Amino acid sequence: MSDLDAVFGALADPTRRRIVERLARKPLTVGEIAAEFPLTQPAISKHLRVLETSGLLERRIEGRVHYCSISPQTMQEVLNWIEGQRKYWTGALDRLEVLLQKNERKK
Amino acid sequence: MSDLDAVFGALADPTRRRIVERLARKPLTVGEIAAEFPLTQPAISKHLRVLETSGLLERRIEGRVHYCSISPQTMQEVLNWIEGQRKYWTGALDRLEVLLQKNERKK
DNA sequence: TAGTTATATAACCAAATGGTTAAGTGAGGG
DNA sequence: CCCTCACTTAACCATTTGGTTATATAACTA
Repeated sequence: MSDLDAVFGALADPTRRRIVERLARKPLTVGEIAAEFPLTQPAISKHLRVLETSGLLERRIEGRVHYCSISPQTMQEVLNWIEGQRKYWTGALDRLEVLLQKNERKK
Repeated sequence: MSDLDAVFGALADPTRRRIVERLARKPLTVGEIAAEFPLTQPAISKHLRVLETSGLLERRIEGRVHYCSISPQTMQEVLNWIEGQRKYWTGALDRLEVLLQKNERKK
Protein backbone atom coordinates (compact mmCIF):
# COMPACT_ATOMS: atom_id res chain seq x y z
CA MET A 1 0.00 0.00 0.00
CA SER A 2 1.63 3.24 -1.10
CA ASP A 3 1.25 6.34 1.04
CA LEU A 4 -1.32 8.91 0.07
CA ASP A 5 0.98 11.87 0.71
CA ALA A 6 3.06 10.97 -2.31
CA VAL A 7 0.04 10.07 -4.43
CA PHE A 8 -1.89 13.29 -3.78
CA GLY A 9 1.36 15.24 -4.06
CA ALA A 10 1.94 13.72 -7.47
CA LEU A 11 -1.59 14.51 -8.64
CA ALA A 12 -1.37 18.10 -7.39
CA ASP A 13 0.67 19.16 -10.41
CA PRO A 14 -1.39 19.82 -13.56
CA THR A 15 1.32 18.54 -15.90
CA ARG A 16 1.48 15.27 -13.99
CA ARG A 17 -2.30 14.92 -14.08
CA ARG A 18 -2.21 15.42 -17.82
CA ILE A 19 0.45 12.72 -18.05
CA VAL A 20 -1.80 10.41 -16.06
CA GLU A 21 -4.71 11.24 -18.37
CA ARG A 22 -2.65 10.22 -21.38
CA LEU A 23 -1.30 7.06 -19.77
CA ALA A 24 -4.83 6.04 -18.76
CA ARG A 25 -5.67 5.94 -22.46
CA LYS A 26 -2.61 3.92 -23.37
CA PRO A 27 0.95 3.21 -22.22
CA LEU A 28 3.57 5.50 -23.72
CA THR A 29 7.34 5.79 -23.86
CA VAL A 30 9.15 8.66 -22.16
CA GLY A 31 9.86 10.22 -25.52
CA GLU A 32 6.25 10.04 -26.61
CA ILE A 33 5.13 11.73 -23.40
CA ALA A 34 7.79 14.45 -23.68
CA ALA A 35 6.69 15.16 -27.26
CA GLU A 36 3.23 16.16 -26.03
CA PHE A 37 4.35 18.89 -23.64
CA PRO A 38 6.09 22.24 -24.11
CA LEU A 39 8.71 21.23 -21.55
CA THR A 40 12.22 19.89 -21.91
CA GLN A 41 12.69 16.16 -21.71
CA PRO A 42 14.53 16.29 -18.33
CA ALA A 43 11.55 18.13 -16.88
CA ILE A 44 9.31 15.29 -18.03
CA SER A 45 11.74 12.74 -16.59
CA LYS A 46 11.42 14.45 -13.22
CA HIS A 47 7.63 14.38 -13.37
CA LEU A 48 7.73 10.71 -14.31
CA ARG A 49 9.98 9.92 -11.38
CA VAL A 50 7.56 11.70 -9.02
CA LEU A 51 4.67 9.69 -10.45
CA GLU A 52 6.70 6.49 -10.25
CA THR A 53 7.81 6.87 -6.64
CA SER A 54 4.22 7.69 -5.68
CA GLY A 55 3.21 4.34 -7.14
CA LEU A 56 0.94 5.87 -9.76
CA LEU A 57 3.25 5.00 -12.67
CA GLU A 58 4.83 1.73 -13.65
CA ARG A 59 7.85 1.51 -15.90
CA ARG A 60 9.02 -1.38 -18.06
CA ILE A 61 12.46 -0.91 -19.55
CA GLU A 62 13.23 -2.54 -22.88
CA GLY A 63 16.68 -1.74 -24.16
CA ARG A 64 16.93 2.01 -24.15
CA VAL A 65 13.17 2.61 -24.27
CA HIS A 66 11.10 3.07 -21.11
CA TYR A 67 7.43 2.11 -21.39
CA CYS A 68 5.20 3.88 -18.86
CA SER A 69 1.72 2.96 -17.70
CA ILE A 70 -0.50 3.91 -14.80
CA SER A 71 -1.10 1.68 -11.78
CA PRO A 72 -4.85 1.09 -11.41
CA GLN A 73 -4.30 -0.13 -7.85
CA THR A 74 -2.77 3.17 -6.77
CA MET A 75 -5.53 5.16 -8.48
CA GLN A 76 -7.97 2.98 -6.58
CA GLU A 77 -6.35 3.99 -3.29
CA VAL A 78 -7.23 7.61 -4.00
CA LEU A 79 -10.82 6.61 -4.69
CA ASN A 80 -10.84 4.59 -1.48
CA TRP A 81 -9.72 7.54 0.59
CA ILE A 82 -12.48 9.78 -0.75
CA GLU A 83 -15.12 7.07 -0.47
CA GLY A 84 -13.99 6.56 3.11
CA GLN A 85 -14.61 10.23 3.86
CA ARG A 86 -17.96 10.08 2.12
CA LYS A 87 -19.10 7.29 4.44
CA TYR A 88 -18.59 9.68 7.34
CA TRP A 89 -20.24 12.73 5.88
CA THR A 90 -23.24 10.91 4.47
CA GLY A 91 -23.56 9.34 7.91
CA ALA A 92 -23.65 12.86 9.29
CA LEU A 93 -26.29 13.87 6.77
CA ASP A 94 -28.36 10.81 7.68
CA ARG A 95 -28.14 11.66 11.36
CA LEU A 96 -29.18 15.21 10.54
CA GLU A 97 -32.17 13.87 8.61
CA VAL A 98 -33.22 11.70 11.56
CA LEU A 99 -32.91 14.72 13.80
CA LEU A 100 -35.11 16.78 11.51
CA GLN A 101 -37.72 14.03 11.38
CA LYS A 102 -37.78 13.87 15.17
CA ASN A 103 -38.41 17.60 15.30
CA GLU A 104 -41.12 17.16 12.71
CA ARG A 105 -42.89 14.59 14.86
CA LYS A 106 -42.73 16.86 17.89
CA LYS A 107 -44.85 19.50 16.16
CA MET B 1 -17.35 23.88 -11.03
CA SER B 2 -14.10 24.53 -9.21
CA ASP B 3 -10.79 23.75 -10.89
CA LEU B 4 -9.02 20.56 -10.06
CA ASP B 5 -5.60 22.19 -9.78
CA ALA B 6 -6.61 23.92 -6.59
CA VAL B 7 -8.49 20.90 -5.27
CA PHE B 8 -5.66 18.42 -5.77
CA GLY B 9 -3.21 21.03 -4.57
CA ALA B 10 -5.22 21.42 -1.39
CA LEU B 11 -5.38 17.66 -0.81
CA ALA B 12 -1.64 17.26 -1.41
CA ASP B 13 -0.79 18.49 2.06
CA PRO B 14 -1.17 15.87 4.82
CA THR B 15 -2.33 18.41 7.40
CA ARG B 16 -5.07 19.60 5.08
CA ARG B 17 -6.16 16.03 4.37
CA ARG B 18 -6.40 15.43 8.12
CA ILE B 19 -8.51 18.57 8.43
CA VAL B 20 -10.79 17.23 5.70
CA GLU B 21 -11.02 13.90 7.52
CA ARG B 22 -12.18 15.66 10.67
CA LEU B 23 -14.63 17.90 8.87
CA ALA B 24 -16.11 14.91 7.05
CA ARG B 25 -17.08 13.57 10.47
CA LYS B 26 -18.60 16.82 11.61
CA PRO B 27 -18.34 20.59 11.08
CA LEU B 28 -15.91 22.35 13.39
CA THR B 29 -14.92 25.89 14.29
CA VAL B 30 -11.48 27.23 13.43
CA GLY B 31 -10.48 27.05 17.06
CA GLU B 32 -11.58 23.44 17.41
CA ILE B 33 -9.56 22.47 14.36
CA ALA B 34 -6.49 24.36 15.56
CA ALA B 35 -6.69 22.60 18.92
CA GLU B 36 -6.21 19.23 17.22
CA PHE B 37 -2.89 20.04 15.54
CA PRO B 38 0.57 20.89 16.86
CA LEU B 39 0.58 24.02 14.73
CA THR B 40 -0.07 27.66 15.55
CA GLN B 41 -3.49 29.11 14.84
CA PRO B 42 -2.30 31.29 11.94
CA ALA B 43 -0.87 28.18 10.27
CA ILE B 44 -4.29 26.53 10.52
CA SER B 45 -5.98 29.66 9.21
CA LYS B 46 -3.72 29.49 6.16
CA HIS B 47 -4.59 25.85 5.55
CA LEU B 48 -8.28 26.63 5.90
CA ARG B 49 -8.02 29.41 3.38
CA VAL B 50 -6.34 27.06 0.90
CA LEU B 51 -9.12 24.52 1.41
CA GLU B 52 -11.74 27.23 1.10
CA THR B 53 -10.47 28.77 -2.13
CA SER B 54 -10.20 25.27 -3.61
CA GLY B 55 -13.89 24.84 -2.91
CA LEU B 56 -13.37 21.90 -0.56
CA LEU B 57 -14.33 23.87 2.54
CA GLU B 58 -17.37 25.97 3.28
CA ARG B 59 -17.44 28.57 6.01
CA ARG B 60 -20.41 29.99 7.87
CA ILE B 61 -19.58 32.96 10.06
CA GLU B 62 -21.62 33.54 13.19
CA GLY B 63 -20.43 36.49 15.21
CA ARG B 64 -16.74 35.88 15.79
CA VAL B 65 -16.93 32.12 15.31
CA HIS B 66 -16.29 30.53 11.90
CA TYR B 67 -17.98 27.17 11.34
CA CYS B 68 -16.22 25.03 8.74
CA SER B 69 -17.56 22.06 6.81
CA ILE B 70 -16.54 20.17 3.70
CA SER B 71 -18.20 20.59 0.35
CA PRO B 72 -19.44 17.17 -0.83
CA GLN B 73 -19.81 18.50 -4.36
CA THR B 74 -16.14 19.39 -4.60
CA MET B 75 -15.10 16.04 -3.18
CA GLN B 76 -17.31 14.50 -5.81
CA GLU B 77 -15.37 16.31 -8.53
CA VAL B 78 -12.21 14.52 -7.46
CA LEU B 79 -14.03 11.20 -7.65
CA ASN B 80 -15.35 12.14 -11.07
CA TRP B 81 -11.89 12.85 -12.41
CA ILE B 82 -10.54 9.49 -11.30
CA GLU B 83 -13.62 7.63 -12.50
CA GLY B 84 -13.19 9.38 -15.83
CA GLN B 85 -9.65 8.06 -16.09
CA ARG B 86 -10.78 4.61 -15.08
CA LYS B 87 -13.22 4.47 -17.97
CA TYR B 88 -10.28 4.89 -20.32
CA TRP B 89 -7.94 2.41 -18.75
CA THR B 90 -10.52 -0.32 -18.28
CA GLY B 91 -11.39 0.27 -21.91
CA ALA B 92 -7.73 -0.29 -22.67
CA LEU B 93 -7.70 -3.46 -20.58
CA ASP B 94 -10.76 -4.73 -22.43
CA ARG B 95 -9.12 -4.07 -25.78
CA LEU B 96 -6.03 -5.89 -24.54
CA GLU B 97 -8.18 -8.85 -23.56
CA VAL B 98 -9.77 -8.97 -26.99
CA LEU B 99 -6.32 -8.86 -28.50
CA LEU B 100 -5.13 -11.75 -26.37
CA GLN B 101 -8.19 -13.81 -27.29
CA LYS B 102 -7.52 -13.21 -30.97
CA ASN B 103 -3.97 -14.46 -30.54
CA GLU B 104 -5.31 -17.45 -28.66
CA ARG B 105 -7.56 -18.38 -31.57
CA LYS B 106 -4.67 -18.12 -34.02
CA LYS B 107 -2.76 -20.90 -32.25
C1' DT C 1 -15.87 51.46 28.26
C1' DA C 2 -12.20 48.28 28.99
C1' DG C 3 -10.74 43.62 28.59
C1' DT C 4 -10.95 39.13 26.57
C1' DT C 5 -11.87 35.96 22.86
C1' DA C 6 -11.97 34.20 17.92
C1' DT C 7 -9.95 34.74 14.00
C1' DA C 8 -7.29 37.10 10.21
C1' DT C 9 -3.30 39.55 8.26
C1' DA C 10 1.57 40.98 7.74
C1' DA C 11 6.26 40.22 7.52
C1' DC C 12 9.56 37.11 7.48
C1' DC C 13 12.27 32.62 6.83
C1' DA C 14 13.87 27.88 5.41
C1' DA C 15 12.85 24.22 2.57
C1' DA C 16 10.58 22.20 -1.32
C1' DT C 17 9.12 22.58 -6.17
C1' DG C 18 9.38 23.02 -11.08
C1' DG C 19 11.89 24.54 -14.48
C1' DT C 20 16.40 25.18 -17.11
C1' DT C 21 21.12 23.77 -19.48
C1' DA C 22 24.94 20.69 -19.67
C1' DA C 23 26.94 16.33 -19.12
C1' DG C 24 26.64 11.18 -18.35
C1' DT C 25 25.11 6.25 -19.47
C1' DG C 26 24.20 2.64 -22.11
C1' DA C 27 21.73 0.25 -26.11
C1' DG C 28 21.58 -0.10 -31.33
C1' DG C 29 23.11 0.70 -35.99
C1' DG C 30 26.44 1.85 -39.86
C1' DC D 1 34.59 1.28 -33.42
C1' DC D 2 31.96 5.46 -33.65
C1' DC D 3 27.85 7.82 -33.70
C1' DT D 4 23.30 8.42 -32.59
C1' DC D 5 19.30 7.78 -29.81
C1' DA D 6 16.55 7.29 -25.42
C1' DC D 7 16.85 8.52 -21.31
C1' DT D 8 18.88 9.99 -16.60
C1' DT D 9 21.63 12.78 -13.52
C1' DA D 10 23.80 17.02 -11.88
C1' DA D 11 24.00 21.72 -10.91
C1' DC D 12 21.71 25.64 -10.72
C1' DC D 13 17.87 29.20 -10.31
C1' DA D 14 13.34 31.55 -9.28
C1' DT D 15 9.08 30.84 -7.19
C1' DT D 16 6.03 28.67 -4.08
C1' DT D 17 4.99 26.55 0.22
C1' DG D 18 4.42 25.86 5.05
C1' DG D 19 5.73 27.39 9.06
C1' DT D 20 6.79 31.13 12.57
C1' DT D 21 5.97 35.61 15.59
C1' DA D 22 3.76 39.90 16.05
C1' DT D 23 -0.10 42.75 15.18
C1' DA D 24 -4.86 43.90 13.78
C1' DT D 25 -9.92 43.46 13.79
C1' DA D 26 -14.12 42.75 15.39
C1' DA D 27 -17.48 40.52 18.57
C1' DC D 28 -18.76 39.31 23.04
C1' DT D 29 -18.55 40.22 28.34
C1' DA D 30 -17.98 42.36 32.83
